[in-house]
Amino acid sequence: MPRRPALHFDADAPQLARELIGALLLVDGVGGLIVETEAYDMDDPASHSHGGPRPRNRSMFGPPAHTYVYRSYGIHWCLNLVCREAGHGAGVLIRALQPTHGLERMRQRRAVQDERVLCAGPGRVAQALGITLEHDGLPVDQPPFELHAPDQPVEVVTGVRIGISKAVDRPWRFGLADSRFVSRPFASA
DNA sequence: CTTTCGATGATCT
DNA sequence: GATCATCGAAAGG
Repeated sequence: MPRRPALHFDADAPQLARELIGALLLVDGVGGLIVETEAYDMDDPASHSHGGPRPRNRSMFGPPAHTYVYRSYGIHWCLNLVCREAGHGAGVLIRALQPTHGLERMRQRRAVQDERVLCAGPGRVAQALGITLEHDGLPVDQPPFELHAPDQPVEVVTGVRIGISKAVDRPWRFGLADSRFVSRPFASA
């Protein structure tokens, strides 16, 4: 009997990262299905929360089911969802969506036509959804955010995280199997 | 196809 | 001064 998918924001980051695959994420009605995530935790040298609360990462130590938005490389915004409990510094980076809602709005914001690269990467997701620092620390179950668990179980694949130089071997990247909307392919079988 | 590199700003050492 | 949870354009094969 298949387990009905659910989102446990009180779970640890790898578990929530896995559960979020296939969920529908919208901001002001624009977005799509989450097809790629990564887990980060305070006991993780690659995490912004490693070393404890600081001004930038303050939201990671706030309540679960809220956002943490940060600026990446001085140019992009990236969206995380906080989990576990306040003070644990655990969260999930949203790395890619399969666009389903508001395609034209996303094309305008991104200035690209190809559906495949609209939301294929954390900076691209934030740009397509119009996410900035103003969205930092907001609850994901209230406007402008909407988050819906998958209606049915999905097949999830795992791999190592992208773009980090510490704890590079942790298999904390999760993806929807065979999705063409991920930022980079997962190693097959 | 692959690799390299500049942009751009906050954070860390 | 170096690094960074990135992207896209350019250069090379």
